[in-house]
Amino acid sequence: MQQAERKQETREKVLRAAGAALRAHGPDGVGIADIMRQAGLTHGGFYAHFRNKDDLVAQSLAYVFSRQLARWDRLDAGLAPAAQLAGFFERYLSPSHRDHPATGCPLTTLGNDIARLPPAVRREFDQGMRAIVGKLAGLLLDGTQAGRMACAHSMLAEMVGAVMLSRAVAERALSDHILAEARNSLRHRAGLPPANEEPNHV
Amino acid sequence: MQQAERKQETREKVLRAAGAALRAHGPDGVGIADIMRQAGLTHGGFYAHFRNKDDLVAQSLAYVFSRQLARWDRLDAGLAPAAQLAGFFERYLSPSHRDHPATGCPLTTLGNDIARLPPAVRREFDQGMRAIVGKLAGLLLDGTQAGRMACAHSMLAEMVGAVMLSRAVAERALSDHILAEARNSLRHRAGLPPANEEPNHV
DNA sequence: TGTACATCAGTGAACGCGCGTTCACTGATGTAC
DNA sequence: TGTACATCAGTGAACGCGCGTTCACTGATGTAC
Repeated sequence: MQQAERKQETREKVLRAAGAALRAHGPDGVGIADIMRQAGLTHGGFYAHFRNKDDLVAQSLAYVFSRQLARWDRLDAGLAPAAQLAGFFERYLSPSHRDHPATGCPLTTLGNDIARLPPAVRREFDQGMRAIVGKLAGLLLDGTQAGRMACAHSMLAEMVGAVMLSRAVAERALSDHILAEARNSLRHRAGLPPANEEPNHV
Repeated sequence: MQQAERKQETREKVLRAAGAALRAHGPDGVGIADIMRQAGLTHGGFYAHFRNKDDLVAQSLAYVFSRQLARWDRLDAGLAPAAQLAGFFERYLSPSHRDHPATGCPLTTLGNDIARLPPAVRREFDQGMRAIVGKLAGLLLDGTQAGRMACAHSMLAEMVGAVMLSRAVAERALSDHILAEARNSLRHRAGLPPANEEPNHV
């Protein structure tokens, strides 16, 4: 059944395009026609793949989370937990992550918008968040299982908040400062040695 | 000049309606006509008060921040710094704040949307954030001025992130858990004694 | 192997709708003499 | 004090536009005999 395969490929092309556009401009900021065009198709074909726009958002969210987690696993392969943690903080709280929402973590980019969408979409968000918290908790060494989960929730909140604020703020120096402080704070909370960065002039 | 006074009153009615609607549904989720209707007016009159929709968002943001800061000052009057801090965490990270975005802190409710708006709007966001960080830093007792500011940034990021995640998540228990962990973590980081809450069953 | 038919992913025109913005107007208020 | 005029906040109809969704269609692929 080659036809089914080809349909699946098309579906993934749409999901990829949607993943980027949704993160860059939010669900209300992109149209179905835009997304289909970026996938090399016309808008009418959309409904052969998705029930409606909310369905696309939900499926795209699941797709983006799974790709992100797979990518992290690849980056972390063979590293000690402490190195994985340090890399995770460094990447998540980098100016590069801030400057490229289209390829960034959906928790930060879409958190706000998701809260206003129907439960079917929000449940996908839960799953993604649980997976990320689980991964983070698994890297923490000290404490009970419950304690590590609690700490992971708190740390993830700080990461998500810092990236969101750093994106909203207009002044670059303030934005950089927010990220730098979050990096310091998280390394400290996780028991990692302070990173040797150039001093901060803000 | 009574006429100017009355115009100012109308303007404030619009700003109040806009403040609630924007926080509840985001800038893309409300129309000018909706807001004017909630202010008891017709949509045509809008342009006697604001240049365009972005102008309204910017002015509404400034208005909401100033009202919020004034309210906090009222609530904190006469309290010791530690009590002010504890109250701040308690209020910000309460289920009630989560459940009422229309009257909540714009940092959480609008952070995501603001990042996609023009600089004029984002500069208002900067100002509000700086004011809140300054207030928070002023309540911290230990450390240098720079250290307290750094800590305040990091703490605010956690607060903002926790409320945003708690709003996006579909499952209630998970949502409550996120808030509770942030409360614990922040009290601990600020050197406050642990709150005596009922144990958490998540 | 060849032919006739069925399937269905994708096309593109069309729909109804709500949006931001414009504009001619009205009528209450304020000013000039 | 009274009258004529100017101002302008607010009205409501209208605009052009882009959106999500529908639908009749087409043409390549797969199946039946």
